[in-house]
Amino acid sequence: MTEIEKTLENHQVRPTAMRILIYKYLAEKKIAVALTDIEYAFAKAERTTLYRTLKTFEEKKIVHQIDDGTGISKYALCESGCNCEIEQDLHLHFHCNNCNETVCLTEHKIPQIKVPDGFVSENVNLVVKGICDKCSGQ
Amino acid sequence: MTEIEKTLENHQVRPTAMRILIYKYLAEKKIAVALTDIEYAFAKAERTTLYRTLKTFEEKKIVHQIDDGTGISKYALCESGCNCEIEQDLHLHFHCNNCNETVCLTEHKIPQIKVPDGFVSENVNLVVKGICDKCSGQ
DNA sequence: TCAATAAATGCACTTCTGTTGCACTATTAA
DNA sequence: TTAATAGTGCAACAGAAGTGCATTTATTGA
Ligand SMILES: [Mn+2]
Ligand SMILES: [Mn+2]
Ligand SMILES: [Zn+2]
Ligand SMILES: [Zn+2]
Repeated sequence: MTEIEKTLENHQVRPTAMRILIYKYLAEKKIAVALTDIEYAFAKAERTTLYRTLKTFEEKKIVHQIDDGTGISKYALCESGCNCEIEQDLHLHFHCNNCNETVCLTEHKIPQIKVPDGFVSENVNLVVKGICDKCSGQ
Repeated sequence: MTEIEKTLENHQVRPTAMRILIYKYLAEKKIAVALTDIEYAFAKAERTTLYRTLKTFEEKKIVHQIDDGTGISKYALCESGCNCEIEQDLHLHFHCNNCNETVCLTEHKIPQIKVPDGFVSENVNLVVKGICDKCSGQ
């Protein structure tokens, strides 16, 4: 059994051929991907299958969904060491206005945010937009 | 000429009947509104007109668009004193998981966010999700 | 004042993303 | 081997956003 198969099973996800392929795809990409990206990459596969695979992965904490403000949901593998099962990994996300790519900045945690009295914070989404390292020529 | 008409003209927006009504609606609502909300409120009006009014308001810095993670764009009037024309007013937004309403927390500015070397930050979106003051029973 | 021009609105469509229902197939466990 | 369960493929739908074009309304300046 491969590493990927083990990982999937550890998350109570049956390692079907399609799921292994999608996992591989996500692992190779260093950026967050949209459903459409996966559709392009696996032109032969059904969109619904890819969609439901992502949903299953999300539910089983294999990936996390990213709302980068483009209106299109992106997904990225959770860190191998993260404890998403227990609490959300509140790292920030960066969206490049030039190349349109979104990346997880897993090292950069979201600072504690104060909210007014009466408000209860359960979850924080922080997206920085600008120019990514590849596009800034650095 | 009313206050609203003056405000619109100050932003180079011709104060048509529809625009004045929409401005009033936005001013009375204390929460961020979606296009659909305005559609309900002005059932007789054309969606396209409402849509383009919001786009015009946004372009002319009368409202700012809010991405609260629901996938539906919300809009709220800019603060009268804000200088959106020059730089974005980086206050945070709160989305209530209970009543589904989104509010501007204009008093709560977004802290400076560090990004890795090579990345250039141009813009920050910070959304806190949880229970709002009305729903928390406080 | 009135015609020419520009701006705003109304209507009909389209695109894109996300989502669901249902039948069929493969896998698993009894 | 068979019944139950899980996964996949196909078709269709919903909602939001956006566009093209004709028509109406407002503005301008001859
Ligand atoms: Mn991430
Ligand atoms: Mn706001
Ligand atoms: Zn880039
Ligand atoms: Zn609430």
